[in-house]
Amino acid sequence: MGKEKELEGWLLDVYAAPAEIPPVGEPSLPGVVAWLLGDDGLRHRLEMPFPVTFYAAGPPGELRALWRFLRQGSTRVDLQRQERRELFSLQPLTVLAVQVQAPALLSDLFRKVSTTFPDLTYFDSDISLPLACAARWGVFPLARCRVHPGESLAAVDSPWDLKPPVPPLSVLSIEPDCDPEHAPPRELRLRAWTHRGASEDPSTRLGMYRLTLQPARPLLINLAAILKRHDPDLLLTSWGDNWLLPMLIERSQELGLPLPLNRDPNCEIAHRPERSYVSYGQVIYRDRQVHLFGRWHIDRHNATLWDDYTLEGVLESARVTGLPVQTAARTSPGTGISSMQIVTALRMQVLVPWRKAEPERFKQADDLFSADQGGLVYQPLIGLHANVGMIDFTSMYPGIMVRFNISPETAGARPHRADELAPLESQAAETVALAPAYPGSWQTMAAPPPGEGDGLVPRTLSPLLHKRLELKAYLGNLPGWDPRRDIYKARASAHKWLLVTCFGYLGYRNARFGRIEAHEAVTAYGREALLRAKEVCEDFGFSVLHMYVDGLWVKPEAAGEITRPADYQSLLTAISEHTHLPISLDGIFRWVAFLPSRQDGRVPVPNRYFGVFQDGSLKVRGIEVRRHDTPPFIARTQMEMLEILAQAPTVEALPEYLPRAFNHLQRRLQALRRGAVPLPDLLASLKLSRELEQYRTPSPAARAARQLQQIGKEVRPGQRVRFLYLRGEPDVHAWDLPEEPDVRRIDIAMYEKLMRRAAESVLLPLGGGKLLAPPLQHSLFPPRQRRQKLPAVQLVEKGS
DNA sequence: TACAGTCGGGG
DNA sequence: GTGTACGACTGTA
Repeated sequence: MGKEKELEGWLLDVYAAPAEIPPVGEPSLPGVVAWLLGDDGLRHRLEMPFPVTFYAAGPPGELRALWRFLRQGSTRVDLQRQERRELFSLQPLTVLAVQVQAPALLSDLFRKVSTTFPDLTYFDSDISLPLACAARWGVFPLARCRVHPGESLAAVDSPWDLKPPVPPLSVLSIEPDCDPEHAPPRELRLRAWTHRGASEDPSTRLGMYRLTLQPARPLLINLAAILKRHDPDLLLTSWGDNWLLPMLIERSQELGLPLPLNRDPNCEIAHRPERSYVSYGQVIYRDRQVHLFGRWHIDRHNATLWDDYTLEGVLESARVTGLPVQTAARTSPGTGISSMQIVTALRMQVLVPWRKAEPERFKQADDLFSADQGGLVYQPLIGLHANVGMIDFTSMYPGIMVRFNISPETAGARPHRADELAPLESQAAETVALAPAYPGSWQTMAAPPPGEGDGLVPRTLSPLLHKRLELKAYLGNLPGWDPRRDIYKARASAHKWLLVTCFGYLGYRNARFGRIEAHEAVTAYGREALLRAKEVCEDFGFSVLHMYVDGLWVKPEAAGEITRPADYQSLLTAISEHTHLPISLDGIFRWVAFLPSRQDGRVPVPNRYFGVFQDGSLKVRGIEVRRHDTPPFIARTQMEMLEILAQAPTVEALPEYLPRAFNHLQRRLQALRRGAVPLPDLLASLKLSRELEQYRTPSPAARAARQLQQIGKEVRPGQRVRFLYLRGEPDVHAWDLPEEPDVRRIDIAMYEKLMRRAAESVLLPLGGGKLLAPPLQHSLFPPRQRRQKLPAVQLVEKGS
């Protein structure tokens, strides 16, 4: 390679350069391909050497056999005996280091080695190339990079910078005119723009196009021209993974018309199959994926948390986790955390154990026992309460891990129990000099920078925790109208999710860096901290209405004295001093209602509540509007009722607002009976938990899925199925069937029942029960004949 | 009454 | 690309 000029720009992607098996002794081997969005405005494909190494440990004889095996193999390797550190042991380990020049050859070679020598222990053998680059070069997606082409790559910024320079990404979005699951689309709508860190900004719009899907030839020719013209860094699609790109690729092959979806002509487009897996008792469905090279493809509908944090959140996750943008967009935050731990381990020069794809393993009885020790939950005091402060620990579990240095290798062999107070105090005293905590004072979380004795997990989480707090603090200082708010909110949200999921990994028995003792230590500290907070609250003259893992709902006993956030400062300071964890006031509820169990009105259920903060904003948990299976019509009406109630300036004024909310409910019910509610608003959307054949008593969702199956549309476990409730047979209508549903058969009574339930959740706890008087219960399922004659308004008016 | 199926929650 | 919680609730047999 010749002497090329030094380049600067943003790193878009890295991946292994494709490699054929070269003859032994080949002088120059493919390494890694890096794509740079240069400051010159050009996109540079750079190839750089990147030798990769895996390690094997075991009995000397076995290692010697591996040595001979590799020497005779067709792949050129460099072999070395080395001493290296393992995470869980202080003694260095003697390993055989196996270095391969071309990273693309590693996985095949390793597969051969591990099947031939299954008894050896392997390390660093399944680390994805981008993570290896992140560890070695300090690079990450969108890092500002300085490059000496052909030699090296180095980041000049860090993922922890609060305000990184924003690259002018060129984006092409493609979406069909309708959901292809529901009906066959007729045309594609395309827009090209330059992404400058905000959601689509019309001022950066570069072009808009419409292409009809049939006939295919002009479609492909035009699309190819548009791709060439805009040369997007990001192809942002709707249903690109499961419909658009597979369809385009197929047409392009059928017609022999090339379609330059990839920017890198040396690579084949990568397809990943769909899959279903179980996580935390929930079945998760991941649709198939289409990954591009030299350019990103993101399918909005197959991107994790897209609705929550959009492109900004995806880019932020990629920056901090080191995962390629296309991967970060589609994986759970848990994968992100796991990746960060791997990079931390590599940087600590610690061997990363090979994670075998193990067959399913049954939980042992003792695991079940210990796993039950989770967060502390208190039953709330049922009913309506005025002037309630909600306080919660800031990122409690990650905060505990960082503050008390809890990590699989540092969490002691002895079990932690709730009654062991000593570790909490002594460790805290040794670890940090505590600053007083005030609401929103993020500095108190500032634990010391990672030091010699700090474990892998705290080292990984500490910068994440700090950046989230910095982001929140920065957001707090931006005025409400500032357009940058959306960007920083999305980034903060990405951090929130990464932090939330990191805890689960500590207890996961198959995790590379998991350990049940560490998991238990965290929950034990958490429970202890919450109990201490409760004591402090009571000492300060608050009664505790409810506690939930990391939050407390408290009511000052001295009425009228404690009503402003500032009145909570001394309480928060005291809790922080007693727990060594930062805590803040989420807000003060004008009023909040804790709901009882629906089965037994005397039994409280945790985390089913709604209330209005002093600024008029609502906080709602656990009720219908929060559930994904609630049809939009029901959810929206319930939310509108809540919004009406939230207008009550005081709890005393609430009774005046109940009839208004009730009237709104009636209007919506009338609309329902008139047939004035659009059908999509009546769609229930439920997740299938298993294969259709495995249902013994098919649920409505399973019956709807059966309809889809009969026309050849398979619904996989973890996928949602959308359907309408109908009267008669069949009693459901799957939305994605080709034929229209019979609107006369919409099961109005069913929707009334759902609506009534949702209305009860809102009205009953506020004393609105008399509005929903019992005679109605009979009218909910009247004989069909009678129902026609019933007046449009079935609910009883106020006062009757 | 039993049990099968489904969901939320974190922030 | 990880994870078979836990408990509430509903509908059906």
